Amino acid sequence: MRRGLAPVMEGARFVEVVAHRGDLRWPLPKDFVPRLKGRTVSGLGRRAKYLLVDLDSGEVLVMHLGMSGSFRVALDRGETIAGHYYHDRSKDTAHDHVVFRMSSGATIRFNDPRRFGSMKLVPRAMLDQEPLLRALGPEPLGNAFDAAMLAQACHGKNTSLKAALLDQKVVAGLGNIYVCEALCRAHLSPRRKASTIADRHGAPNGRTERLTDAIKAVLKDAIEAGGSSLRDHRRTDGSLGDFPHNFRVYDREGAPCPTRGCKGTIKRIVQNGRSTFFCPTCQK
DNA sequence: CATGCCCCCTGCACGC
DNA sequence: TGCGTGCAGGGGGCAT
Repeated sequence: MRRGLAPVMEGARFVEVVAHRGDLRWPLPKDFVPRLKGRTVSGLGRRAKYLLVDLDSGEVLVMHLGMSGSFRVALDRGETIAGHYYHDRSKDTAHDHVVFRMSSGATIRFNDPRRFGSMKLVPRAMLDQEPLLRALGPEPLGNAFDAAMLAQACHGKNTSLKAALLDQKVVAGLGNIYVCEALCRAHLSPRRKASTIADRHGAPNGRTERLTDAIKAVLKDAIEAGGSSLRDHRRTDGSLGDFPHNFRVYDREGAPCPTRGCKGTIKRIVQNGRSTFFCPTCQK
């Protein structure tokens, strides 16, 4: 999503900001619009599942899509900008809660039926103290995230490996889909106790190596495919991401296990109230 | 401190 | 066709 928005946001100014309704996950501040309008975007970043829009006012717009949020981008004239193609044609404006018109010519609509998404303005200097970001673990695609780090983070964890990977303090930015997919690729059971993937004293080993590799690989593949779209998740051009075609286990209950040589069948279980999909035969 | 459960909200698939 | 039920990608807050 960050990659989709960057060409139309970076260096652009908020020409018009409309908040159709401010009761998202948290209420928008009442001066939300004036604090954004006229501001220029000096950079667009991301931390875990949060988009970070750097403003020339010294504030950062922190945005989260929640479960059902998406950004749709349409260009006032033409459909291409900086080599990126945008042709949002979606007509379902019913849940467009916030709309940005940028000086780049882009209209960006934040659409979120369930309103679990959020927007918040934080002074740049306070970002490292921001409660939403403070406790987040390492970025899974960063160099700091490796087998040693994962082994350490899972060391002594009494919960399931699935729950541990979903915990944003262990590693930041993995959701239900990508945890299931990474565990499948690493041939590790979601039911395994998290502390058992490392050695006794929290040292890395073949398993933690496999799992870090699997996490990085699944995220890279998903980003390249344009993300995972279920129902209302969209790319910025309004199209659906292609990654679901590459799901090996998620939402594939009853399907044959895709692992080469495995004769197992994908099973669905519930852990901590969330669906887990995995192959009990090859994921140990 | 660590863990698990409930809840926020809307839409959709399913069974009757 | 219409209605009730269960379930969905996240994560804060609270009870245990």
